[in-house]
Amino acid sequence: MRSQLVRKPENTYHHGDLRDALIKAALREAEQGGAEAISIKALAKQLGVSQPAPYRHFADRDALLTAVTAEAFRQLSALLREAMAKPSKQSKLSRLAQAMLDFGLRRNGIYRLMFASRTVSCAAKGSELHDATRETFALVIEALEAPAVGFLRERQALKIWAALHGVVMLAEQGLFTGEAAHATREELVEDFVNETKAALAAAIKDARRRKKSGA
Amino acid sequence: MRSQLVRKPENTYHHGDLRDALIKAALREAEQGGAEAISIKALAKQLGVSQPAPYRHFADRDALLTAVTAEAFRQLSALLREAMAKPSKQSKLSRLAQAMLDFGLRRNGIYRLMFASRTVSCAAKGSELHDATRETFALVIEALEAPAVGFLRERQALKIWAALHGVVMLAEQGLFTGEAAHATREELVEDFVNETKAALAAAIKDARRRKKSGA
DNA sequence: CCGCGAATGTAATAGGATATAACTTAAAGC
DNA sequence: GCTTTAAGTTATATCCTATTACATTCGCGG
Repeated sequence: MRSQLVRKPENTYHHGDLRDALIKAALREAEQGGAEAISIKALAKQLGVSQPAPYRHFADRDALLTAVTAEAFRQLSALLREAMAKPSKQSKLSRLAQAMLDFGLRRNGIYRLMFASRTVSCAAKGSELHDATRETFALVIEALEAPAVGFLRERQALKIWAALHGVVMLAEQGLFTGEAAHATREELVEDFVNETKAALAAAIKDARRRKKSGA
Repeated sequence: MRSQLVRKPENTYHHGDLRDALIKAALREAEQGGAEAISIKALAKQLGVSQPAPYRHFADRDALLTAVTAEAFRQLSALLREAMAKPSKQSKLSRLAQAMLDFGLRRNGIYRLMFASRTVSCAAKGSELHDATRETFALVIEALEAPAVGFLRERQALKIWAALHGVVMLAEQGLFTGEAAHATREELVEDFVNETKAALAAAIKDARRRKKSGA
């Protein structure tokens, strides 16, 4: 998992794959300290190249952060996909939800990088980052295992995503200590999952009935 | 609302209330750009004092951010309290929820400062910031207008807070454009509010029944 | 196989931010 | 009124981003 930092070989002029190495190394830095922990200078030193070398691959720090965030979304997507594929007694949605929570807590620096900055909202349609986020969202929709009925499905996907996001953030902020500690994060997530399923089932039923009476 | 920046009077040596002025000015800076937009140096210049003067009041940048975050939570609490006090056809919870959404969107830089950094989780029990966040949470509990039944109330408060938080973050990230735009932020919030009410009512009923049969 | 252009890396440097140290001013208490 | 101390200043060290001008190597067409 933990990709070792690929230093430039001594006695060589070119690194070989500096762009990729920068993203990997930056991800590792962000793991603990979030976006603030990413320093171009420090990364260059780690990788054994001169300090301005990274600027050959990224216009500025923001551009690097954007690329890192996109990679993080792809890793999250991969994790979610894996969780959904794994056979289990639990529903797909439940597995996706718990996997999301797990990612958010284990890799909380990365998670903050992904959701807490405004990097994502600045991503233009069609950009690498934009595509990566849409794909993750598509997985949430898929996990609902519901037919496309109007916009109900997207709406429920948005809701469960928002709810999960909230639980992760509150958990990271230590809001589950004190009088609230009796509700574990996992329980709350499961609550939301069940509510989503119920709402979805009701909405679909309702839509079918309306369609029937209309026909 | 918008507190004008209180510059040090010319020809004077002391500012008078630099600590407070710094917090106010920092809040204004964060309004747009979040925590990153807060620069000790820039603030000092704005307030007409020398660049290291702020360090007389805050050990380092983090200490300033912590104080600013605490003030932001107090402002949020005030807003929520106001919304809850205002007579309306809607429920207290609904008014609180919509006020929270409004705050998160209007003052999104501040909101990110409050929830997206790890400042809050580092706040020690009993610290100014810790108290400020607990008070805001207390308002959420109050808005439920439910009797204290075990930990059910706290649990529902956590859930609605998480959900609201998620909606705000997704909204800020522009996740409500595209196919999902048909669900407005306000509608999603109202959904969560209704689900919370339903869950709360059911839980209370259930608790009473169990108590009765036990007695 | 060679030469040339594009890609990639380096050295030097400017500029901005945090933070500390040593010194100065004024306010507050006895 | 004198002293202690809180609050502010100047000077400076350190770190980081970013740019400019120069150096090296890769790869491709002739």
